Amino acid sequence: MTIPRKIIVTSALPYANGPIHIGHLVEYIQTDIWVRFQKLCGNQCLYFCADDTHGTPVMISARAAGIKPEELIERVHKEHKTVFDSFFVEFDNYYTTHSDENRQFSELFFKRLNEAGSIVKRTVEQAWCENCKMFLPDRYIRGTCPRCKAEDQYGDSCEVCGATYQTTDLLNPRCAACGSTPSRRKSEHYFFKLADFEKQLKKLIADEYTQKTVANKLDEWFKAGLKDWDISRDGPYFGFKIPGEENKFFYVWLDAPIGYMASAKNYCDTHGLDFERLWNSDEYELYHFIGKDIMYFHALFWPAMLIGAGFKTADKLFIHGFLTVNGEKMSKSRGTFIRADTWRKHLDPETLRYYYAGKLTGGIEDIDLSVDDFINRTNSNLVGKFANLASRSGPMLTKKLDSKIGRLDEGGKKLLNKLTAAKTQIVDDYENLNFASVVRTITALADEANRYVEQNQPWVTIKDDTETTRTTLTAVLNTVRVLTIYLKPILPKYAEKVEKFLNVGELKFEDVETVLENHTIGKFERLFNRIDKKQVNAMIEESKESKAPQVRTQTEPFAPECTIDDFAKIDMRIAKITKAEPVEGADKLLRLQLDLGGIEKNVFAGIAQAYKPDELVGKIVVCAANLKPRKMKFGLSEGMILAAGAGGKDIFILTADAGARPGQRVS
RNA sequence: GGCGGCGUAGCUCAGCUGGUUAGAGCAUGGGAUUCAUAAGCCCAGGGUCGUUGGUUCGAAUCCAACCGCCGCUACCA
Repeated sequence: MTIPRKIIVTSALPYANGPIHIGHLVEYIQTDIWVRFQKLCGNQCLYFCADDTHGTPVMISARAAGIKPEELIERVHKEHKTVFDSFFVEFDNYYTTHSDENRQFSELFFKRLNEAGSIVKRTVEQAWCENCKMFLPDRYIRGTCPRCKAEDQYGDSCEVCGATYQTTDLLNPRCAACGSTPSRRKSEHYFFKLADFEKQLKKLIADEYTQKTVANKLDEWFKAGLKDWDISRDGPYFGFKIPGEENKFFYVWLDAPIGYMASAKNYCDTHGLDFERLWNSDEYELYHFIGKDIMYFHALFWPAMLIGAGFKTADKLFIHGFLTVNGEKMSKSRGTFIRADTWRKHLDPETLRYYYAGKLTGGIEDIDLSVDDFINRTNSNLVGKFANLASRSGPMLTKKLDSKIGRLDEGGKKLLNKLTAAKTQIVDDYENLNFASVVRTITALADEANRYVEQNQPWVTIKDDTETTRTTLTAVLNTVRVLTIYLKPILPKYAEKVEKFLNVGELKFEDVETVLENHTIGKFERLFNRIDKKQVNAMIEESKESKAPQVRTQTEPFAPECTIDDFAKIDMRIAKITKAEPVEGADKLLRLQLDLGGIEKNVFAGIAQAYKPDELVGKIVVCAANLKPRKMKFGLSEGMILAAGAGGKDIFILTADAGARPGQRVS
């Protein structure tokens, strides 16, 4: 290992279909702490990430919002970046998978894998929605479970009885978007022959590519046999088109991990670095931080792709568990599905960083955010131990001793030695992602320092012995300095405040070895605020109100995109209702006579339960004027008037503002 | 169903390859202080280490079964 080390780090790419929540943040905070630690040690460490932008969900969401996917992902990208900034997650490059670099790499991977014979074509049969004009992934089909008859289940498995099945087995299948019954349609797909790489993958894992527990899990998958991986999707699909194909795209999971490289490449190009050296040589170490939910992709598919395409694989995967809140899965109804921006509105982001740090061990166990524990820990450690140490020493020195730090005596040196002696342990724990241990060590040292203050009673000595007091406070402020260095990867903002207050430059890990003597400090600034349970409750209350997005999903999804030409085919005109009468033998229909500027049309409208004939006469409405006339039981209907609503009494006719004249075209 | 992980004081967790009376932080009770964001310091109480067997001179630590919780079960992201 050369010194300084050169390290590339990635976090999993967040999906561009929704906001960042505190569960996501476990990973970004964990990674960021590690990256900051490396940088503070003087290593060159680059942290790359990006939005994962492709796939069906993004496409559907964009449709539902009535915008282009490109617009959606751009908006989400900004939101994500803002959140990361506010939590001090400092990427060297936060890019997007919808980039030229990523397209080029994706095509390169495909080409190389294809040439190496690692890709095969095979016909698969899938559900097709005629109305939405698209193939439906499992998640977009709903129906009745063939085993337990539970209704409204996904196309692959039942959430009630846990059965797994094919979408064809589902009773009453419906398209989740439009509700129509899907048909079956055959299509040719590309498959990546994962099994070809079994030997290399096994070797990789034997070489400690992952934690031990993960290796066990992977072993299970090896025993089950590695299967081919479907890497193409038929259009419409938001993603990269497969070269040489008209309507086939790379599956989002193919280009997502390639996004790590694209982000790195983009950084290299804008910073004058050689990508080939940075990404593909032994000069740089490479680590991926991921959650255990995407182990399969990062421990099997991704390294296999890299090997097959002639790239080096990562040195290690750092896998973490999920977040639970108060011991349970995050829940919208309980208000524990807390978005990052909501947290920030109510609480200091660094308190979350500190809490997570105190829980993270480098293992894959889930970590729990217990609200009471969180409040206690924040108040007791951040305020009671660290901030208190500074605030019981700094202001006294400023007020009574001209802000001047003096020299350490034997007692002070002994205390400081205790703190610096912990450096090896702390560095080791940081390196091994055992941040919980780091925090335990640091808090114990802070206890030590607080005890020192107690023993030397500067508030007593200040009365008649200023220089002894100065010596005591010198020691205490030096402990503040060292503790701050240790905490800096976890609490960057806090460290910045302390640096300002101590009137020193940017502290690094090696500064632990030196002491601050004969130095004038700056003005003390409040470092942390005590948390009141009310703040947390308010945050949870607000998170419960996340009914807004649910309303959005209740809105009927938009029909497939149409062009302005399609739209222009329908000739909509302003019409005046000149006559309205009930239709004998029909209780829903009214016969309307419309004036379209001199031209009369006879229209039957199914609005009898919502409107009385009398109240309609004279109304200015909108009429689809070129609709093919339809012969009905009661006569010929020559058009259609526009209305909204669910039907029955719930119908609302569209009218025009005053000034619109019969016959005018609506556009 | 199969597989994996977890189950240690009120809470959150540490306990590496088995070895004297099982640890930490927080919370709780008591005490002495008052520089400090009612923070800090000292002392104390509190656990049959999920259950039952087994291996061993000796197990929270290894093995088996069972109970409980969680997750994975690949073309969902």
